[in-house]
Amino acid sequence: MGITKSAVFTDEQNMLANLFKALGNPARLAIITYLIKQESCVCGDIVDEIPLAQPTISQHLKELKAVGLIQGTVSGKSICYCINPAVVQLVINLFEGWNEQIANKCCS
Amino acid sequence: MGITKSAVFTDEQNMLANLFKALGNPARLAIITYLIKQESCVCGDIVDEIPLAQPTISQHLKELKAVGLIQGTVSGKSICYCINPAVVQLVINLFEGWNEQIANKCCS
DNA sequence: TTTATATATTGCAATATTACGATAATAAAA
DNA sequence: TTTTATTATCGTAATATTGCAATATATAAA
Repeated sequence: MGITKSAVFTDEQNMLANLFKALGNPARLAIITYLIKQESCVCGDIVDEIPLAQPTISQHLKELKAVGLIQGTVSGKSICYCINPAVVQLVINLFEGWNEQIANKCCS
Repeated sequence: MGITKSAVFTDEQNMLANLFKALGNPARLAIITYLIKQESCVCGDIVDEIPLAQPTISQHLKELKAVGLIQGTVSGKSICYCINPAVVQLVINLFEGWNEQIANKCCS
């Protein structure tokens, strides 16, 4: 249906699903990769780096902000974006937990 | 357009986007969580664990298999599924790399 | 205040995703 | 072979996502 039955899952499952959904697009991954490889926060030049129209980039940035992956602060005429380290750590913790549970099982 | 412009991104970005897209659904996260918390590979009872119809679960399993997150082997009348540890490790490595690059920046 | 620059919002068309009923395929058991 | 149990596929309806042009908003400079 294009409609996910969120109600039958836990809040945590829905929260994580939204986080991964935000990561599940090459444009948004490209934005994050670009933000990470820069020395500091990035002001304004994201649109020049990714071959998509400005409204499209703006929409992707909004989605990344909505799940807390990036933060944006106004700086003069432009807006500075950077990664939220806490969310990166959250994903690491999740997968490390999975990794430990996977160890010593049939497929390992 | 509902159509992602994959051609303008790298193969790696598209591959990772597909991986995260597969994780970006609470039903598929629930399947993975269930597979992980079991002692060994799971044969057949996934449909009983998640409140979605059998064809829906089957389709989600197919998508998880397509990105390599799970493996399925035939075992009699049913099929045994388990997590692919290599993909879990791949995500850990990606995020650990991000984490290192994020350190000592403005937002850290 | 007017102008220029940067980002956000709106509206829309094209396509993708989600879910399920019906049904097919597969494999063991009777 | 027929039956039973398990999983996969097909077809379809409802909804979501992606991308962009047009336009609005916001902020600083002139």
